[in-house]
Amino acid sequence: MATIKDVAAQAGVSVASVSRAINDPSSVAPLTLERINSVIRKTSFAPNKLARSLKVQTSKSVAVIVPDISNPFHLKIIKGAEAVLSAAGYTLFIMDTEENAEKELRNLRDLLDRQIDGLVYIPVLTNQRLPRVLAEARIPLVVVDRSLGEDHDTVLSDNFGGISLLLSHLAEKGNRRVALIGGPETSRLGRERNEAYRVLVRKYHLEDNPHLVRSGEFTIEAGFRLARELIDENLAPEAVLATANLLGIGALKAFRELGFKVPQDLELVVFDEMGDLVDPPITHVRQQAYEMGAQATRFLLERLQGQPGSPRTVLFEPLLYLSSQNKT
Amino acid sequence: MATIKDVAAQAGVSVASVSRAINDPSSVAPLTLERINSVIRKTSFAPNKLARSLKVQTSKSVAVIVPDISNPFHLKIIKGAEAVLSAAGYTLFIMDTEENAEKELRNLRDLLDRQIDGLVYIPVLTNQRLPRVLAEARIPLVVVDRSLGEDHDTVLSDNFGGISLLLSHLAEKGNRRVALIGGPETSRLGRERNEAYRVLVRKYHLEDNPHLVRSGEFTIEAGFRLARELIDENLAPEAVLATANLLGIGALKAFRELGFKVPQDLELVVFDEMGDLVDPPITHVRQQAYEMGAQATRFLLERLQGQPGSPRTVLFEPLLYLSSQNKT
DNA sequence: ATGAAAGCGCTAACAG
DNA sequence: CTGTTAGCGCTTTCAT
Repeated sequence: MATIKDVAAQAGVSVASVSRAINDPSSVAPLTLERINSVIRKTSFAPNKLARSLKVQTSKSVAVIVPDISNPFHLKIIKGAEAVLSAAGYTLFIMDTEENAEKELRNLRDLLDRQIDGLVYIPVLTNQRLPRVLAEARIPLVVVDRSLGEDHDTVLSDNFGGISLLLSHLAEKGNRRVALIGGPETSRLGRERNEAYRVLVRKYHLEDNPHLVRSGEFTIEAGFRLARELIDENLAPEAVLATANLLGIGALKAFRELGFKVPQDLELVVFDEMGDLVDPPITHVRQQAYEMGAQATRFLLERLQGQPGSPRTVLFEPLLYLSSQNKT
Repeated sequence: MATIKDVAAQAGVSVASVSRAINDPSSVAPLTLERINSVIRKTSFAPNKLARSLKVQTSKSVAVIVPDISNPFHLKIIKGAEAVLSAAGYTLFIMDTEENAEKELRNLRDLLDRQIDGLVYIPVLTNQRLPRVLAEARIPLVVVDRSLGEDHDTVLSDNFGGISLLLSHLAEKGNRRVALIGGPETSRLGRERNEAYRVLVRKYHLEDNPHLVRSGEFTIEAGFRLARELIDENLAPEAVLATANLLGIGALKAFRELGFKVPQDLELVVFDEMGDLVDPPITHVRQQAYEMGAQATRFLLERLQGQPGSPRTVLFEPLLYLSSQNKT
């Protein structure tokens, strides 16, 4: 690889001039500039960003770290982030922690050691507060989807609002016995949605029955198992609310296996989308993932540009998508 | 951020000793080591990888650059790469080119300027050969899924074999009139699969009719449009083969909209998986994506360790997944 | 407008 | 075993 030194030598100027030619062309005489540029072209010289970053103490890069890159929700957050970031001339590094706290930590360390300027951060579930490394690093970051408290810029979905859309839809259609397949009470996200269900069941005058409430991990398996439980125990719900797409997928599989037609025999509504090939489509709320990623990144860029101010939190409203076909 | 200098000062030693304590602990006296480590802990010092990389001329990082991160096939390649890479102590940077050649070029430049050591490369469709920047960079790379010629380590799916599995399955079930919804003839991948269809139609004694052959972009829209064409023109195929998941998705949507029950009225088989929520499931072949990503990365690591030898190409056999429910 | 020189944080001879 | 020093490739005063 050619270095700035090589270019300088071949152009018969000092390295300083080459550097200027690249970073502030107007500050070098037209003729010298021409000579330098021609050498740059000839050698396909490209400045070593490591060296540059080391010198200027900023890498013009940010990372987005997500728990599960195969989750369409996270994916769209990434896409949103990527869009505003590349427009701002930053490079985006994507890291997948696979819902694994250890791996998250390793990734964080690595990113920080590589001197990223900022971070769009979707924490692994188990973390209830900012990892120590991150706190010490003191780089701008914005937390997305899973809150870590009021100390950081945060972009969230309105979970309560989302559950409300789903339940009010079911209530309007005349359902009274609506079961919940929820996430873990130990995670903030799981608890928040479950709690919303509990509160809203009353508001919409649905049957308030603890046996209708099931919770487990945010996995397909848990969704499958909890759905079976509901049926096996003869609880005969008219409708089921799953608070995450993985839970919904598992539940749908279980119902189908048990011979229930969804939604004819049993209506299923889901928080998050399940893919548009499910036929007939499932009523669900969709988080504004792309927009959330974009907004988070805008916040981040502001901080990177030195904008001060206390941490902000913004809530995005999930959007309701009705299945065209209704329960008969 | 603390630097190695700070640590040295606080521990009352030279920076060299600190460096040794980190990179070759056995080479420093136990007592000094203890003293240094304690300071490191106290200050949560972490070596600046930019500086280290600049010095040692290797960044211990590789990138995987994919055309579409929301494609499950690409996603699994990433996961496979990630697994073997992190085991080898490398950091993986994921870049999404969004099937956009310009964006790919920008990403490549950026990655190279950041001194990545190697690359797992799934080229954007339109590229028929290695981009100039990459060729000049002379870093180890392995091409996946879309061949760029015999000059590089390459990991591919056996497209011919995959199509063969699908067509022989249809033939065995007694279908004779099998239409093709294929990708663009202008892309190597599209052409290869279409050509396989043409050859194999004869082998399996299926109807050899040019009107049954349609091709377009690898998009949902194209799949939808081509499927409609087949129906609108009264070609009455007994079965349809879509050569990519996006084409399959589009076709399935079209058939459903037109009132066809799949597979009862019309069987659809697809190259690549369409998600396991499609009900009833669609017969398809699945590429060994995870394994391909892993293998590609193993090749790459070998090259990074200096293993010489001429470029290798390995072909992975797609696997057939039968829908449980058969056409009646 | 241009060059010399210092330094970003680290590693690796080399000397002792 | 430890310290001194040069240098990775670049930017940026400070002179000229």
